[in-house]
Amino acid sequence: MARAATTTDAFNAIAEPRRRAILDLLVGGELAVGELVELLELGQPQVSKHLRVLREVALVEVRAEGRERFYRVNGPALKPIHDWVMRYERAWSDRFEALDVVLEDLKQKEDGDGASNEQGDGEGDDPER
Amino acid sequence: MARAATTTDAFNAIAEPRRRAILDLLVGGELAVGELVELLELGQPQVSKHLRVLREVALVEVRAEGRERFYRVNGPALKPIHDWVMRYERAWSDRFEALDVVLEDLKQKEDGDGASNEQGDGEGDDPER
DNA sequence: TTAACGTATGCCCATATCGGCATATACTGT
DNA sequence: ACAGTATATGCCGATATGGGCATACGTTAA
Repeated sequence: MARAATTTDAFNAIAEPRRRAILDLLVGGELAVGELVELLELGQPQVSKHLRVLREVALVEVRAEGRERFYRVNGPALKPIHDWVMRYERAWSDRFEALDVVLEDLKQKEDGDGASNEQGDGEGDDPER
Repeated sequence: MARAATTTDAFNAIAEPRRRAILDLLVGGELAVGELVELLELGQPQVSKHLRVLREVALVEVRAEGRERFYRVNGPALKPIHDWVMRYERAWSDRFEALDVVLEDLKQKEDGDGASNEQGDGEGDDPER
């Protein structure tokens, strides 16, 4: 097997920087392909191909008007990514780090009559070693 | 050119489902390679390779202990993804949609002294709190 | 109808991938 | 030193990629 297709899911689709660039332009409102071509520095066929990928994973939607096609972002398709990445928020947010400290404190006071020295390790679960 | 290297950035690294699976396991606390191999259904060399990719984009960090290597998540490396995806939150969040309605209202009242009755979409209740 | 415009598709190719397997490297215990 | 464990690396093959270019398709204007 090779790498998963870019059209597999939103994760694969947005791995390509130019596709993110397209979404970044589209977030301001819908644009026709030609406008995208001008804004990005890329050939029209390439832009069309990227748009196809984005369409296939539902990250964008199209509206035809005459011979032009206006593309717009379809936000909800990004939610899976949002949800996934949010599971890691505590890993970078100072807010959560502070919260962890507080929780740790409370826990110790609750548990700890005996208060045997605990290393600040994982939280709730009990990882072996 | 072909597709960008998986080690280009976090976006490319997490496009691979198994790498996300590894991170998902690691988020509970550090694990040795062997433990990952057991949990994932994948050969040890493959796991090591995925870990290498994750290491190269700083999504994980290693700690050697004897012949074992304990891997753990390095959250901040995910922040770029978080930041990027958050720019689109209004595109799926009801909360933001509601906010948009309010802002639209305010704008109309500001602009229009004359109170031109545009879309008088009845304010409607806002069950969302 | 014909020409021009806007967009999509097809073909080529160099490239990086991912899994499987064999093997190298590193550390530990006897 | 030697065997055994834990992990990393190298090579292979099948595959999909993304840009460049030509061209097909669909719509509008002359």
